[in-house]
Amino acid sequence: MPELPEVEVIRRGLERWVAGRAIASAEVLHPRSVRRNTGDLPARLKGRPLLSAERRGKYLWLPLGDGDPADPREAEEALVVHLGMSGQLLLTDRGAPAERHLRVRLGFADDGPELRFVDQRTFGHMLVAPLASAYGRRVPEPITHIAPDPLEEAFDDDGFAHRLTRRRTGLKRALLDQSLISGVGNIYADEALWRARLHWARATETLTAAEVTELLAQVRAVLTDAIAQGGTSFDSLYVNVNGESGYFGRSLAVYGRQDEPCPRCGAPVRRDPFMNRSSYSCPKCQPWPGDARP
DNA sequence: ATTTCAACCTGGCCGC
DNA sequence: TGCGGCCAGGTTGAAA
Repeated sequence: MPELPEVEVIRRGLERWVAGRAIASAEVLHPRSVRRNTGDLPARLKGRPLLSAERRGKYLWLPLGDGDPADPREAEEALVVHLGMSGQLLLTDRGAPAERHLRVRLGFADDGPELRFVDQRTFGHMLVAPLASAYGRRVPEPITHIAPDPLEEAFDDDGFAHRLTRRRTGLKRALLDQSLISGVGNIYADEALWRARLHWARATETLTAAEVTELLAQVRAVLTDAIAQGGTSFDSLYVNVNGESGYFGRSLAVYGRQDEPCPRCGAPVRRDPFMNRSSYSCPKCQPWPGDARP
């Protein structure tokens, strides 16, 4: 479900409503929703403050204090969350009835609203992990293989261009590879490619430096626009921590708009099968690269 | 080494 | 109303 903009909107909600609070209790209602520390997640969390809310790409983490406010050392561990396709983090009153797909609930020492992890398809997960260095930043050890996302200071434009054009694959496949550039998923890949007028199947090794520059600019533009509108909500599956939907769905140019007119030229948007999924594009603005067919 | 693809799940929607 | 088939925003690990 959520890509970078949706995760960032959630991160901001956590930063505002959860950072600084100490965990009093943790309850795991579905074993698949916890990785690695299966079974002892509650013990690892109890009594510890959540210091802040961080994000790289589609991963969220909350650095954990050690429970002693008189000894404010830099965090060595964090509670890591990946939302998968359908995960939600919701702040709810402690007495509120359990959601249908409630998987983990965290109660706080201040007796305020609790944090609930709700996940219909259970592709998402949580875990406690040590922090390690990767691409100039302290991140959870399990995500050190993830590249910085294009909104991070640490993102290296020239390095990206170099690695991208050395690949032997299609452009959209590369955009979805989180070890090359993180945060981009199916929706925003299609939207950025449309904005940059590039076809999803374009061979990466044929891209010019100018095309990569334009692509990166459009990736950043679409992610930034989406964050400003609270993310994209097709249905009730994506909401912020207060249960509210985002409005970027109405700004999508091609994604999910098969046969509707391209906002730029009016040609009917095309849908192509892509990796057991779909790619949406404009047949006129984004013509097949040369004679290549998928 | 690099690239591709099935598998992990549940539920909503569509057509018969 | 019911049932099968299809689709859904992600990542991983293993195979090619």
